[in-house]
Amino acid sequence: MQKSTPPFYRQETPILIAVDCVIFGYHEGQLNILLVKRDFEPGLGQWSLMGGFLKSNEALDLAAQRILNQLTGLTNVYLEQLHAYGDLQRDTAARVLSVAYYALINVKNSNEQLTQTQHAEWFPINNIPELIFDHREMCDKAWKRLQRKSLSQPIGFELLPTRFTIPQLQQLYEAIHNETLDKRNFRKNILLSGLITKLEEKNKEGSKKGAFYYLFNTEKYAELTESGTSIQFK
Amino acid sequence: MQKSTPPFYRQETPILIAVDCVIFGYHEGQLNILLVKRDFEPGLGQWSLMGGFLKSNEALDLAAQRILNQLTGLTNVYLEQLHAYGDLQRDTAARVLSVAYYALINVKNSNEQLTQTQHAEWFPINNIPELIFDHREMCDKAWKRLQRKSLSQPIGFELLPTRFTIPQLQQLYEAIHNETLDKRNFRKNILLSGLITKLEEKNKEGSKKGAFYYLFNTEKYAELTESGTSIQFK
DNA sequence: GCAAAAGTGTTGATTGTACACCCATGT
DNA sequence: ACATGGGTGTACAATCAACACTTTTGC
Repeated sequence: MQKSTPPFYRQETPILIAVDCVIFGYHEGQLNILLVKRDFEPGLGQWSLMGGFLKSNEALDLAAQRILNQLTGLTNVYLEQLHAYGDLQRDTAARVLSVAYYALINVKNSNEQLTQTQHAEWFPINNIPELIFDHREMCDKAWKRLQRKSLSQPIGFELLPTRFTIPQLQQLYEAIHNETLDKRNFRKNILLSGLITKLEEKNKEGSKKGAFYYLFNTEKYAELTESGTSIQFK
Repeated sequence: MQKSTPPFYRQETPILIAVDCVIFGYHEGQLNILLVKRDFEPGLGQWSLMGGFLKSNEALDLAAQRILNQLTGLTNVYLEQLHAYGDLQRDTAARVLSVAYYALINVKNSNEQLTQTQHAEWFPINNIPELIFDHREMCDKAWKRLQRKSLSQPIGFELLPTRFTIPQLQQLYEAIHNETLDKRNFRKNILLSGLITKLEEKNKEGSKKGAFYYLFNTEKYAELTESGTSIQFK
């Protein structure tokens, strides 16, 4: 499959391409990012995003999936390209261009064993340790993107289990936007949109009374996007 | 300055990186894109975006500026990264990852001689010819981005001369969003924001009565962004 | 004097925001 | 019985959207 450089591109210089993943997870009211302690040079022992190099016979998006899978064991995860970072000195060891992605995962589904063997740890988005290279910049950009996208697209649900309660959903949005929301208005909006479906069962973890479980309504969302109706979460 | 690959990266394969520019210009009520007729292989004779290869000693953003400058003679232009395209087969001749940028230029300032010697031509955004590789996808994404960004940031002004009239500005926004706007509401909003300053002189090109010239107010914009006030154009 | 574009305010509808009390249950 | 979080509705404010006539001037 691998193509050799054709005559008309012979003068050009190939460059190393990395892919780095900002992995978001949500635990108990807190929005977190998964970081790894590097066990290789350069930057051995420092915290960094999970990353790897793009292979010559590998599509870029698939490389991001591979890298995410290596750390979490997950497939079929929300994954979106963020930005390409191409400053000359960004990697202290060599010229490496990095394409950053961000992922939203449901923590319960991830493989804890894997993350442990890779020396990975969750950090609250408000309390990220010093990171290697320009990884901090990537995290900041990813958070901003998540904030913006979560207003108009239902990506928040990616961070929750299939069944969730309205208070849980609200807490998630509060964590994403780092602000408190009015529970009456929040409930009103989300229910009015028709995008969540009530179940009979209650979740009793959060309170004595218990809160009803809901499901995200994929069909309704497809219907709304097709009809071009714009949606306002939060 | 050029670094050799250090021992810990030796197993990795470098890849060719291209930079492609979606160049927007606005002429007489029409939003256009600047395309070049390729005079080299692959795709000789086909329309494509202006592009080039990233050099090993060149920062990514500067490569985009260089490529834009090669075609237009312009520097200090609004230029923003769009997306990295990394499918395996996107370039028919070799494995090339491309980072797309989009630029907003004031057509009057560009160097017509240069664009002519490069076999470049302006095409209305609604009537783009068949393009090489995935360049059409880049154009579509760039237009959507321009539409979104122009609502919350004053990037439309980049496409106009320093002095412009309100009807001109409205026409530009109509072209960007491909819809007609109410002139009373448009004028009201933009004046209320305080972001444009009226001049004494009139532009008589568009009508017998003539329309007053305005300037974009950079200080006011800085003030608003600093105070965190969100702005609604259009 | 008329065609052509510039300029100007008001009203009703919709949307967003603020706010306080009762309910169900486990201890 | 009380502490805890879940659930509910209303009123005011702000924003958005629709709409028609007068002004200026070159021909």
